[in-house]
Amino acid sequence: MSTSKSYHHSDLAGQLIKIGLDLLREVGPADLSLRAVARRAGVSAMAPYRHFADKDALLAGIAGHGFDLFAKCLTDAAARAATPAAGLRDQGCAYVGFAIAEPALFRLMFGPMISSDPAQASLARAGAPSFMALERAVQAAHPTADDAARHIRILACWSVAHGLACLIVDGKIALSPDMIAQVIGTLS
Amino acid sequence: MSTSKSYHHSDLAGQLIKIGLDLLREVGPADLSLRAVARRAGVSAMAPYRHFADKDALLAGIAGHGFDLFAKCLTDAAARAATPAAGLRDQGCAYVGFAIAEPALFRLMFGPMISSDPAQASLARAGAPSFMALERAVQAAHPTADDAARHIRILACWSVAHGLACLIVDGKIALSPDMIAQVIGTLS
DNA sequence: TGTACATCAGTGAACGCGCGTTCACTGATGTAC
DNA sequence: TGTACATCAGTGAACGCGCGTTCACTGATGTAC
Repeated sequence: MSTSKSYHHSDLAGQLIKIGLDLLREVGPADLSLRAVARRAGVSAMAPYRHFADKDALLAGIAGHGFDLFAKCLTDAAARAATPAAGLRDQGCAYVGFAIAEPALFRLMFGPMISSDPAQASLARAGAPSFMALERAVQAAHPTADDAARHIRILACWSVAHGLACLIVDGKIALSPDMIAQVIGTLS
Repeated sequence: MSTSKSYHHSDLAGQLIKIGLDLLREVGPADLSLRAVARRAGVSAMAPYRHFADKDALLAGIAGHGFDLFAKCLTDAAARAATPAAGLRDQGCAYVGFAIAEPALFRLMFGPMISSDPAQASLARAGAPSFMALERAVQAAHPTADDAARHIRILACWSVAHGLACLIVDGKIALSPDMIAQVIGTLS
């Protein structure tokens, strides 16, 4: 584990994901290129291919990292709240807040930019913990509901939060945090 | 108004929008190119520039046509229902149904593909009637609510429908029409 | 009714661009004996 | 402890691609006199 600037990188894969995320924030998902990521990493255009099968694999890596942040964000929001009902509501607000804070990343995670089959599969795996955080929050807030009703409720909560997030991120509406909480609260 | 195949098109602008929509359905918003639209219209790559300032303007034209169809779809759904409450619910289902039937068009209408200022402005104008159809349906179903409460309700209804539509279109979940109706119904 | 001419709506060749990816390669590293 | 050699992790030049857009142009149309 040397710290010298050797020919070999110690963790190019991790660096590329980190730099890719920075670049994604600057230019958006549509204009993010493999070459630009390599360029900023100070490495040849071909170097990323040592660590990622293709561009989609790098994108899936970035999105996967995004889902890690996202799951933590959702879990923390629910945990901080005083009651399960407040936890569910706060989690919804956190969902929308994440999208507003990270619009490009949010689009990459949920949008159609990642298309190859293996990349999509790894993306689905990365998204599971976030979905489970949502499931837990609904379960805690509605412990007596039967499975079918709870399933509907989960989807409804997810939909309001996701819809609000998309509409805001895509510039269709602009809402204050207070308004967001009220809209999210409609379902609680 | 001759029908001869003359040098001059009678309505190239309309043709380009129609063909652009076809092509959009086939290849998706990311891969839709001006040249491909011109090619299929049997016209040179430069011809569209007689009718549209640039690619974004054509995209806005296509999306605008999409919003016409969308507004009609929403209005009809609400009008067909027996009661205002059913109208609101059916309209939500129609919203999601439209997205499922026209995923590429839906993405173009609501996504970030159209970026230039003038194109975005024309897009916003084209979207107004659809939003108004939603407002009317909520107003009919909740006539006694005060303005603030109604505003929240409109946003909530919009969000559930939009979120569900996005999640389905982007392949995050797959739902039967019956399940969709149940999720939409959570808010009615 | 005929003609001159402005305008309209196309053509077709060419431009520069950055991209993802291929290829053959080379320098650095670690391990077996 | 030294050395041979496999493997790993990069380089750098080159490819073909289709794109949006520019440019100068030409054929068709319609209108004023």
